[in-house]
Amino acid sequence: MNAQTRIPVSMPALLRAARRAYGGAIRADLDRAGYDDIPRNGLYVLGALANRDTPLSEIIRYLGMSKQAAGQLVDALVSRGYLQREVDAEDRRRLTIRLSARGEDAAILMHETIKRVDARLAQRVSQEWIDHTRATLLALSDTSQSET
Amino acid sequence: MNAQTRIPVSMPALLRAARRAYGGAIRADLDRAGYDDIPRNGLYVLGALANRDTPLSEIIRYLGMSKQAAGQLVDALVSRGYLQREVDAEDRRRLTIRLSARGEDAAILMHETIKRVDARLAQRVSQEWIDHTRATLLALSDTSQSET
DNA sequence: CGATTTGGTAAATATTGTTTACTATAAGAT
DNA sequence: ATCTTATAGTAAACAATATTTACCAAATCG
Repeated sequence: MNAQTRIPVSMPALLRAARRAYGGAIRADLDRAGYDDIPRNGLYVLGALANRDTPLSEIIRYLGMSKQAAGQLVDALVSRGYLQREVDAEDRRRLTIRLSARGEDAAILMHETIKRVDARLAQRVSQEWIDHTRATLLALSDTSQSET
Repeated sequence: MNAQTRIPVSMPALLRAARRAYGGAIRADLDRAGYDDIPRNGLYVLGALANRDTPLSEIIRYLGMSKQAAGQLVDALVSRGYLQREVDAEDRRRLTIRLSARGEDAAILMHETIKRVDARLAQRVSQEWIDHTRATLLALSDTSQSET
């Protein structure tokens, strides 16, 4: 038993690597299908919308970035045809976002890729452990919200 | 049982949120202690080095970014006093990186913060589940490597 | 020894995000 | 009714970071 029996890998590093595993696969599939102009956090926006009208403010909170950055991100997704944006009739300050047809196609493809990666993971790790993982990650993101 | 009984949150989104929980806590602590000039991925570099000499090429592979970007990142960390860099005596193309005193201090503080977040997580989720999470994340990052 | 590979740099550019304002609408309190 | 304050978002300049394209020098291989 020598000194470096075990290098402790930190949670953040594991989380980063795991997220990149999904990210890389998703990017590759979307690029191949012609959806090659989605900005970095755009994938999370597409994933969050799922054919329901969504206020921009919700996206801002969800992404956890400045409202300007979120606005720019949505701008880009609108001008590239992934999103539609319209003014709320009841409160004319408010913007409502929804997926366009192209956006929905990309979102569907993305979820298929995620499923594929999930399936490959399930070959290496029991479904039970994956469930524990989801619960743990959920607990982590909860605590960070309560810090605000 | 109505139509939206369960909104399935994707793994990538969970991973992002969880990573941000750590990231936010780490940033806050480091900023408060005066280590407020560490670039985005710099934290991963500091975390990976742990007082051993490390070839730059290893960092490049570890970060999974272009070697130019990794080089710039290390440049910034050197000029801000977190790293030292020297030419390898045996292979004079190769650069060897190591933590400076300041870099080690920051790394220690970062690991303390991580431990604190880990501990808080352990109050909400069993240690067993956390172990399962680590194993699952490890499996995920492995599969992505084999794709290369 | 010449060709190729490996490890890295340089400079221009593109992409993202924050900062510091600012506008318009809405909601409450006189 | 209008004055004040809060909410939702925009605009423009800037800062930080990553990629692209092109290199160079040292090592290795034939």
